[in-house]
Amino acid sequence: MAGLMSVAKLAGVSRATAARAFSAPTLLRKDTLNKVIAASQQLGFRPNRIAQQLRTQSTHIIGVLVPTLCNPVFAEQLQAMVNVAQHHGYSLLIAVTDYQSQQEVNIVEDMLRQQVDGLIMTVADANNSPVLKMLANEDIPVVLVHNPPLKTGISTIGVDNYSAIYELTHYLQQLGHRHIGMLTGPIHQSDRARDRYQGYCQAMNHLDLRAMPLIEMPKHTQSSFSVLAPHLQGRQRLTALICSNDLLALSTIGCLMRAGYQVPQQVSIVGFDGIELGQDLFPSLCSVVQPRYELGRQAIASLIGLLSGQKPVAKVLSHYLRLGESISPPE
Amino acid sequence: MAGLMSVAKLAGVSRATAARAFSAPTLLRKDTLNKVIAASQQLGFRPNRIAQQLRTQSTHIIGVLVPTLCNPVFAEQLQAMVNVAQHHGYSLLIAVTDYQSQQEVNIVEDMLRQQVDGLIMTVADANNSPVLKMLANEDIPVVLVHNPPLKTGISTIGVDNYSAIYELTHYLQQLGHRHIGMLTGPIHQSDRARDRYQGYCQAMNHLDLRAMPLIEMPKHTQSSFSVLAPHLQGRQRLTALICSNDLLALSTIGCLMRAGYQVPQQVSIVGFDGIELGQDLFPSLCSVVQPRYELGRQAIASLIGLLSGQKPVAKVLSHYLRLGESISPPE
DNA sequence: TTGTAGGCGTTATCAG
DNA sequence: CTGATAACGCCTACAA
Repeated sequence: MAGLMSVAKLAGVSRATAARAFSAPTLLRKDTLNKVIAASQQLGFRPNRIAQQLRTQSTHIIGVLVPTLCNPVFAEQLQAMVNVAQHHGYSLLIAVTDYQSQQEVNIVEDMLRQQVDGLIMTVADANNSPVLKMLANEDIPVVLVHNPPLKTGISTIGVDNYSAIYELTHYLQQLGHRHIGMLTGPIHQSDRARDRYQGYCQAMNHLDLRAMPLIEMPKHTQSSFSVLAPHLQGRQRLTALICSNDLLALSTIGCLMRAGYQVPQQVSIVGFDGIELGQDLFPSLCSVVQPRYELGRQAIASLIGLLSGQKPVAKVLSHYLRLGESISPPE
Repeated sequence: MAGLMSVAKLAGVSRATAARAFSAPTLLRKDTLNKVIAASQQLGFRPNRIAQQLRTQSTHIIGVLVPTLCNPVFAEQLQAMVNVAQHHGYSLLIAVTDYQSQQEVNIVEDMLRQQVDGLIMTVADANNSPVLKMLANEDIPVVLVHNPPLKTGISTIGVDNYSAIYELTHYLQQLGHRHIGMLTGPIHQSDRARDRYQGYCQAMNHLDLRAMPLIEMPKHTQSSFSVLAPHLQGRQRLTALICSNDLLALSTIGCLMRAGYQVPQQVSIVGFDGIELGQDLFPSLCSVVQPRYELGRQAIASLIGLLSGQKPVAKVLSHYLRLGESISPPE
């Protein structure tokens, strides 16, 4: 053999004893332990985790799939996951899906081959997802982040998107707004964007206001003035716009101001996610804050829970509305 | 045995033959190949990469260390790495260092145990880095991203920070600015922020302007008005501010506008990195653009080059100045 | 407390 | 073309 064998020889013990110095130090007599440690340092020995993983059938590696890293929501949340995982002795294998379901399947297949202990992911549409269908046949712990709770026994974690926008719409109404619109990226790619739009529609109905058709931008995070313009003219022009994420909201503010509109005097803008940056800009962005760190932390915690035999759970984290200079009563 | 063994039995062949169906399909007779394939599908067989890795002594996993994921520069670059790596059949193990050198050492130690094929990282100060010292004793391919080229035989990749700011300073002077200042986060944590400041100082000297002392913010990505204010008053007040990264620049613009300053009329602001978002805001951010995608792509390419026996190289990628509404001639 | 020995799931070298 | 068989580096009963 090798590795451990050489330190064993140098320490004058058997391979098994040398191994125990690492896996179960307490079983060794103090001086034999020291001899092994000394030998291993002298040789610059480094345990081979691949071998350990093969032997123990457990990798302590978690596979993480995010839609993109270009949106700070996911990047910040991933940062939390990386930190927390490391703290628990887990490493993360990362992949980006761009919401492509075929990609999701390929990546997960590869991660399964790599024997990851579990998976954390955000899928486009959890109720119609090839990768979830495929995972139903495997028995590997899975935690879905951001996706709404499911019937199936999969753990989910995220905020209540419906209520968040429902409440927000009420708030805007109280501020005095009557003509409120909602802006998203390609809607079919996101089950939670749909939930948010539902929340908006319901609230508008309950408030006896007219729910407007969704304003759908070609990109998730970039606004186009030509799409916007028609909605800001005439008697029924919108005085408040709810954007389905912060980048879209910021881009919208940029478009409008560049075109000579005043934000918030002529149009109030609200985002979703609560990314850090939003607070530092002027006007500061009013946004529904998702607890990104907590989201990452608890996703890891949930997965580790599953790994130690706990049952799947659907956690709903609380959101809140961060006020900002991008909203005001209508003129 | 297991796995392969079961499909071998079902297919009525030996384990070796079953294995060859995956590793060297051409060696098999067509019908035996089909039998094996059929059997493996029926059993939902999935090759165990851990075992392969142990056997072949190669993981096709690259370890990546970034300072933080909360700055879109690193997130966007990582996204590129993930995509490109996957395309080449590599997976990425990710860790965040927060510029803590002890963290760097711990993480790298762990990745070495995991037998990563190579490492890609950005360290705080490459000329005085514990982790690089430790890696000098190992022979594992390493690529440094953003850090300036080194004497030692380590591959590096990044833009020429010195020249970028040197040129930028000249540009601002041509615009008419005479009182130009520079803003950074904690300077000791970044060898490239130092390079940039050098570029600024040299340029000011060559232009017969007075190089101002660095304005150092407590945080890397957030500006404080009280630190800023003194520099914007009096006869010698600054009319242009160079910020060492885009988030800091955006935050600075926010601070100033909130305090009633006009950007760019009273103060021009320039950032560094060229993050996407900067273009969509108003005023749009003038910034020195780093080719983030290319940086990620070539980092992976360099590492794979090293893996296949190429010599280390120091690549310098080209930057350019993206103009924007955040600058103008001084009043 | 320490040693012996077998196996985790592959690949790869030999024969047949 | 296919079948035995020995590693890869470590863990872990079981025995001493």
